[in-house]
Amino acid sequence: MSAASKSRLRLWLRLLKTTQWIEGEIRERFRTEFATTLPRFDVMAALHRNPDGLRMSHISGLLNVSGGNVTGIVDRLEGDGLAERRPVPGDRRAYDVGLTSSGLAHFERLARAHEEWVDELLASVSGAEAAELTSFFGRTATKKQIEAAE
Amino acid sequence: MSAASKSRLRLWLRLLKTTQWIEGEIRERFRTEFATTLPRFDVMAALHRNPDGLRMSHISGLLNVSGGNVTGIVDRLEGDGLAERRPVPGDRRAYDVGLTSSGLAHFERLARAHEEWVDELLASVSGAEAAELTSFFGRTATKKQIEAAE
DNA sequence: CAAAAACATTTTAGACTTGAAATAAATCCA
DNA sequence: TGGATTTATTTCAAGTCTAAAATGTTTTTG
Repeated sequence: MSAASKSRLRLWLRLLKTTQWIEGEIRERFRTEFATTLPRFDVMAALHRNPDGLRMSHISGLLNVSGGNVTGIVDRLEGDGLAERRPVPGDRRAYDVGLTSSGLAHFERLARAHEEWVDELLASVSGAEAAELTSFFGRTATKKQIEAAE
Repeated sequence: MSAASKSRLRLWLRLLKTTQWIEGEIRERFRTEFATTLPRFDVMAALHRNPDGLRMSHISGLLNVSGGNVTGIVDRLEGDGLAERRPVPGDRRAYDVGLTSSGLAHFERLARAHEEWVDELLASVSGAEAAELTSFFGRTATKKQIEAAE
């Protein structure tokens, strides 16, 4: 195993620990301050960015999670009156899922808090560093995805 | 919301996507190539680094997961003959959990593959970049943890 | 047109995860 | 000593997640 390989493995373990830390903080705050969860927030965020509604399969594609998973999360959001499945004219297999007005109002409060938390948790990273790192990891991810698609 | 805040939020989303990508690849490969899972690997890795055995609570501390979670994973490893709970002389509440010889051999194969996968998935990151980023995120995590402990 | 293929979603079984409650054992201390 | 507290672990209920199978619908194509 080369020195570079060792460095990459150490980077991976550190990256994982850092993201797990931040993600854990966010989960905890969603739970205690809003009695909700990160997966629900993720689905609501996708719906918020797509006000015309999203198919179930489109949600699972955007979030990189399985279809069955989305079924369960949307079921629970729907049970709480935050989202709804709307039939699609001309295709009885599919639904357009969208936020209800109550879901929209709820999401906007969550999103404000979420932004503040991330800002706080990454406070030690300057704006310039953040932009640089985002660009770096964008290149990394792109290369990886090209390789994976081969 | 300041420009720096926006940059930090974008960084977080990118970081999350990147780690989810790598983690997903590793999970998939553990599943298809070894019929195992990342949580099992993580527990076995902790046991491997501590050949004298670990208490249940020590495992959950190292991995930052709940006690109940470790109970389930160790149950399944034990069911497969890869790990075992050893009674602790003088404390009938506790166990020292360790790898069996079969678990040790199994883990060593997993660990070799895992190292290769990470090296491949992060191939676009040079050794020097990796070392630099590891140090950077080490500082980030340290600051966060100090803040959290306050 | 009708069978086959493709598609969208749900269901299922099983693993993982959590926080909280329950159990059992060890320790503290009055 | 013995009751209270702390500690180690498990159990529980509920949500998250996956791959694979099942359902129902639409499209393709022979």
